[in-house]
Amino acid sequence: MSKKLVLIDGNSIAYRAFFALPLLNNDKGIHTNAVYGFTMMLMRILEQEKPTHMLVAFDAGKTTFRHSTFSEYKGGRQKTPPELSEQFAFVRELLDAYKVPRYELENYEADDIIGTLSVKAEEEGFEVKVISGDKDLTQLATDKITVDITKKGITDVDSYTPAFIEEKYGIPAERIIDMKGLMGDTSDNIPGVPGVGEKTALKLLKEFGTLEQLLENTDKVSGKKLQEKLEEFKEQAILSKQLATIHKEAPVKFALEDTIYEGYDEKKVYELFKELGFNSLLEKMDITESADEQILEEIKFTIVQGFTEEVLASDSTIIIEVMEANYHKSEIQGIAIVNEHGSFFIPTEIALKSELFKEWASNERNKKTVYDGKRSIVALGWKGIDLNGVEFDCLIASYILNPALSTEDIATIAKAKGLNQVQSDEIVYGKGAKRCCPDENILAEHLVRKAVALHKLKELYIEDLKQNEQYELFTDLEMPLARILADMESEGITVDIPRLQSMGKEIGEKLASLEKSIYELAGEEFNVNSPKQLGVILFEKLNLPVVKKTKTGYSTSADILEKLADQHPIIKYILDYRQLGKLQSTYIEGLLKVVHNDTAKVHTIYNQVLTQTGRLSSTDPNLQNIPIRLEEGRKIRQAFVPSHSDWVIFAADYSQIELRVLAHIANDANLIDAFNNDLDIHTKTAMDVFHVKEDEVTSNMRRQAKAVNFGIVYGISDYGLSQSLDITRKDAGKFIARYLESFPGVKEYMEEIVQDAKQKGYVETLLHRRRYIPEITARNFNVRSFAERTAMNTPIQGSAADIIKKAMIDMAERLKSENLNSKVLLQVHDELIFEAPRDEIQILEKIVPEVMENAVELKVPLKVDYSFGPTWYDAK
DNA sequence: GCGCACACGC
DNA sequence: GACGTACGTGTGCGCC
Repeated sequence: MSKKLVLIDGNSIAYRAFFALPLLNNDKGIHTNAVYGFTMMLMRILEQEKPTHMLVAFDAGKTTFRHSTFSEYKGGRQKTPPELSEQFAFVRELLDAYKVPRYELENYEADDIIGTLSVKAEEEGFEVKVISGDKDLTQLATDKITVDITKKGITDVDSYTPAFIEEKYGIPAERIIDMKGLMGDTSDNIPGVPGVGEKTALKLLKEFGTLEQLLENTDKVSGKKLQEKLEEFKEQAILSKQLATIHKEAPVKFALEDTIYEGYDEKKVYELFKELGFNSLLEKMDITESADEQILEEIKFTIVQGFTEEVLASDSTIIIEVMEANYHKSEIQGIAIVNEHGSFFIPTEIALKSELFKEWASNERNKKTVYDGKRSIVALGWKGIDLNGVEFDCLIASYILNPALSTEDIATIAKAKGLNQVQSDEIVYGKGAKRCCPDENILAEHLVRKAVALHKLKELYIEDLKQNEQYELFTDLEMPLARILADMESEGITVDIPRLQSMGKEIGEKLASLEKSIYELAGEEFNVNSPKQLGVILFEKLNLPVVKKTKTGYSTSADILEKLADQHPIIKYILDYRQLGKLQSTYIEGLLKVVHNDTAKVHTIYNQVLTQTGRLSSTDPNLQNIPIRLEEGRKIRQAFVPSHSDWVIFAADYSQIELRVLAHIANDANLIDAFNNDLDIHTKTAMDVFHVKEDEVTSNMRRQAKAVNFGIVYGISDYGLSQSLDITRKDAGKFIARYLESFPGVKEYMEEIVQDAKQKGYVETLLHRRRYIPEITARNFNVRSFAERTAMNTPIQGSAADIIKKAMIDMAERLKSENLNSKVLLQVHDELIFEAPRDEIQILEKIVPEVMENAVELKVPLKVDYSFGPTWYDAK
């Protein structure tokens, strides 16, 4: 393999980094900009150059051999700013963590070390790369030695090769020093010849070759004045050349084999980055705490081939391992149980066959601690085993304590609590295509380690939950909800497959015809689904005006295309094509792909521990974004039907739940009054914002007021509002201001919650759900503004999420106590979708609004609308 | 395999 | 006044 040596001019790069970046500092007030820039440069080099050898050279002390020939060398230099000097220690630490050798030599500059080593390396057949911010180094360039000089910032460089130098200066690389001798260097206080700058120097060297040849032939130089100067400062020019010449035979006591680069020390890099607050770099490197330093102590456990009372104790921690992301009808790889009697691994088939296990699992009195209990409940459910008594779910506890923390696997949450005797699933199972189930003994140990960690985590979490006043949220809301979600997921919702197929056929035909029209209007065939190709057709071939560009090209999003609709007939076809294409690929084909063919049902998976606000999310398929706004899309809902003939789909949704929550928490008299009188809130908002009477509210005013309310609920900025209303940001800002004047209680709330968040570092919902917002103190306007909107919005959206979750729990109880067969199948943020036998409709009409409206008591009534019909489409 | 642009819902 | 702006999931494209 070819050898590649990278030599870095440490002082120079640190200087460049320091002046290129703003004066960043970490949480302890230590300045970090030079180290940060240095790190960025180092990371780029390692990635792009992939060196086999590396060295960073530093200047040693204040005086060098150059001072003995010219005492004023580097005189008059500005003192290194203290903000920079203090960072050199960290730069050295950084290099040690990266295991990059560093070197300095008494009496010599970094340049000389680099020069000496680069020549040595070249002789031994290395490819050499020199990195500096100082153009002096370019004199080293040869066919094998490239010199990178930082241009702008720290990572943007010019590569000086002999060819590049020839082209740039018109002289060979080895004449750079002659140029310096003539023109001098103010930064190093090298005098040169007064009156000679770069241009004159180059002109002279092109004519005479070297400095020496020039000085011997000064009489031939054109221009009397120049002749005189050259004569007068002959010796000074020679001296200057000497000073500028890099010493290539410095007594470097550092052999090339000592510069071998073997990779960085992950642990040290992690710790240093943590200390310096380089969180973005940590993420970029994808390294976690002591990833390669994990020392697993031996662990004792028993592989059981049969069950005993010891294994099946109450208060056990249990892992039911399902490796696949989608746990419906998936294999269970193995089971681990940890309790006061010990640690056990149970092969899946033994457990599934065992009546003892079945009984123990289903018995409510046997309390279980788990991680992602919903996954276990559903997976076991498919195998005919009912898992009850799930008392403590560490995944949920971790999410409640801090929804921002990654809840990827047990190792992640365990490490956050200082437990390091468990490996990450990714390490044990692999990732991507290589992911697979390991041998039983490896699996057994992994699962037992996970269970042991959970066992310990439970105690730690209970303490934290109580401390945060979140224990009730955990035990009374999220834990019971997990069971309800498990039941909803297992139940699934029936899909009318033939209906979807016929819709697909119809849409397919329309798409084909639209495609044909588009090709005709474009005058050629292209991929309409490719924004890139579409952009070329619209903005280059058809010459439509470019309204907006994206990072990668022209924007072709719907709102932009709509602005162009009257400019060319192709636009309308493209918009229709997009709309139908989305229906076809996502909702027809996508849905058909995930229907279980034997039952014609889809079983979504709700993620209960993902969103920062407390909402659920839905995947595989996502049943929370089935079309409704446009009629063509809405028809997709005709394919969602009850699982029994003559049953109905019953849908109930909260009316304006977020704004009601806002009225409550902001305690705004005007808003409370509006809801107490059951006013149309958008009309009411329009009346107040536009100062008009009810009968003067135009549909446009109401539309704008609705957008403002939307903005309040979702925490969008004036910019966001301006985009949705297609008005200027200034006007959008005025709307918001007028809104806040009309609802002074809301205004006060918005101000207080931001202060509150600043002081406490987090905001809370009605039921004590937390969201930490550290960015609220950021100095960057954007980051801080976003944090402020988050602070305002999260209690609103999060409390609404709390309320519907509470309603789901109350609903499950009520359906049970009323002995009903109706079932809740889906939750879509503010609505619940049921399937119900016809003879239960009447009672649902009574109890569903009752339960939902009384989930919590606010200063305003909660209002629920409901509807039912033979399909989801009809429940409108 | 991944990031981007786009589009759907609340 | 900068800067890039609610949260999710899924799809196809185009690059590596």
